[in-house]
Amino acid sequence: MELNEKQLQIVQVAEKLFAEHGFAGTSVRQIAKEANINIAMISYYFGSKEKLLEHMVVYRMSDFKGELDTIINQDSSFKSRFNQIIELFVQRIHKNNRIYKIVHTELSNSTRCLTFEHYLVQKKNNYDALTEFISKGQEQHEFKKNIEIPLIIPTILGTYFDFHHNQVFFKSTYNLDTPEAIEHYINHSIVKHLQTMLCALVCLEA
Amino acid sequence: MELNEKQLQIVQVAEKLFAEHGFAGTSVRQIAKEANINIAMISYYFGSKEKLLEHMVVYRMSDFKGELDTIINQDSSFKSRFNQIIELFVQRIHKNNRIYKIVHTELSNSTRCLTFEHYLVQKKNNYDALTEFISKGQEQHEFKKNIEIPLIIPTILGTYFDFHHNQVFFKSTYNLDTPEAIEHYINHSIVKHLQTMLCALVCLEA
DNA sequence: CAAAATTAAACAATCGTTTAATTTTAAAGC
DNA sequence: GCTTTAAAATTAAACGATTGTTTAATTTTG
Repeated sequence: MELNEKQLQIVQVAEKLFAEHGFAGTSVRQIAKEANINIAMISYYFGSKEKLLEHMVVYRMSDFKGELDTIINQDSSFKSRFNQIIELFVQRIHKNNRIYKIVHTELSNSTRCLTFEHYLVQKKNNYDALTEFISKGQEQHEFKKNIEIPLIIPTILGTYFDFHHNQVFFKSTYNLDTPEAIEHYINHSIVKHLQTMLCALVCLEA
Repeated sequence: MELNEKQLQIVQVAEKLFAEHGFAGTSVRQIAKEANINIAMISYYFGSKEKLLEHMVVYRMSDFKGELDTIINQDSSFKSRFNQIIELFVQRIHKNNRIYKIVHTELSNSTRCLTFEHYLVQKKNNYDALTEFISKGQEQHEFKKNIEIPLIIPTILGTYFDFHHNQVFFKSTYNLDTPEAIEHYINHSIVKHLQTMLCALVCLEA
C-alpha cells in the first residue's frame, strides 16, 4: 500500500474526522476543507468515500504479527512474555486508536458491506499466535487450564476502549485533566491493571 | 418519562436503527418507514431527530442503582456479592446493549453537543456504589488493596462490548452460529471469565 | 506537448424540518 | 343520543441545505 504525499494528507485528515464524527457523520467536503484540497480529489485518488476508508484500513493495519512473534520467541519466562504481550497490545491499540475505533464502529454496523477482510485476517493471526503461546504454557505447567483464551484479547482491547470512549467521564471523575495525565494513566495504570488481572487468571505460580 | 403508544413505537424502531447504522447513518425517513408512521410525526412528537435520541436515552436508562444496592445490602460474603455484581452488570448491559452502544458511540464523538447528563449521572452512581463496596471489603480484609477500582467496570463493559462488536469474527472463528449459542456464551462463558479474573484481582482468599 | 493534477460548477439524490390541509378524536352543549 | 366544535393526530407536499459524485475546462508537470 503506497500512498503519495497528497493521498497521505487526505487519509490522515479523514482518519481524524471519521474517528471523531463517524464515517456517516463526516462529509467529503469537511475532509477536503481540512486537508486543503479540492473535493474532486477524493474521487480522483480513491474512487469514492467508501474506498477511501478501505485504503485507510489497509494502509494503517501494518504488521502487528511481527512484533508479537518477537516477544513470543524471546528466551524468558512465560509470565514475563505474557506481561510484555499485554503491554504491546495496549501500546499498539493506543498508538493506532483512531483506525481501530473506526473499524470497530463500522464493523458492528450490520448493513455496511465494506470489506474489512484485511482487519479480520490480521485479527485471526493475533488470536492464533496468542492461543498457541498460552497452550504451550499450559503444556509446560506454567499456565492454568480451563481458561477462556478467546476472551483475553477482548478484555485487553475492551478495557482500553471503554476507558477511551468514556474519557469525558473519567476526566471529570478522576482528575485526569491533562493529556499527559491520560497518557500516563494508560501506559501505567491500565497496563498494570490488565497485567495483574490477566496474570492472576492464567499464571499458576503465586 | 411517559411515552404514548405511537411514541414508543418510534423510539423502539429508532433505537434499533441507531444501534445498527449509527445516529448519523440513520435517516428520519428510514425510521418513519420502518415504524409505519409519517415523517412529520417525529418532529411532531419529539421536536427533532436529536431530541428523539435524548428522549430515548432518558426512557431507557431506568434505575440500575436499585438492583445494585439490593445485591450490595445482601447478607452474604463479599466474594459472593462481588460475583453477583459482575453477573448483574453483564446481564444489564446485554439486555440494553442497543442503547448503551448508541450512547457510547455518540458520547465519544467530541463535537456532538447532546446532553448525556442522565447517562453520566447514573454512571457516576454506579462507580460510587462499587467503590464503597470494594472499600468496605478492603477494610474488613476480604479484598486486596492497591487495586485500580475505576478500571473494574471498564473491564466488564469493555470485554462484553468488544465481543459484541466483533461478533462477525467470533461467529466464524469459534462456532457460535446460532443466537442461542451466543446467548449461552454471554451468560456463562463471559460471566465466568470475568468473575474468575476479577475475583483473582480483588479477592484475598485462595 | 501529452499526461497528470487541480479546479469550479453542476449533477441528481437525500437530508431534517416545516407547512398547510385533512382526518380523527373526544368532550361539551342541547 | 345526536350534533357541535375545538383540539389532537395524521397526511402529502414542499422547503432549503447538504450529500457523494461527475463533468469539462484549466493548470501544472515532466
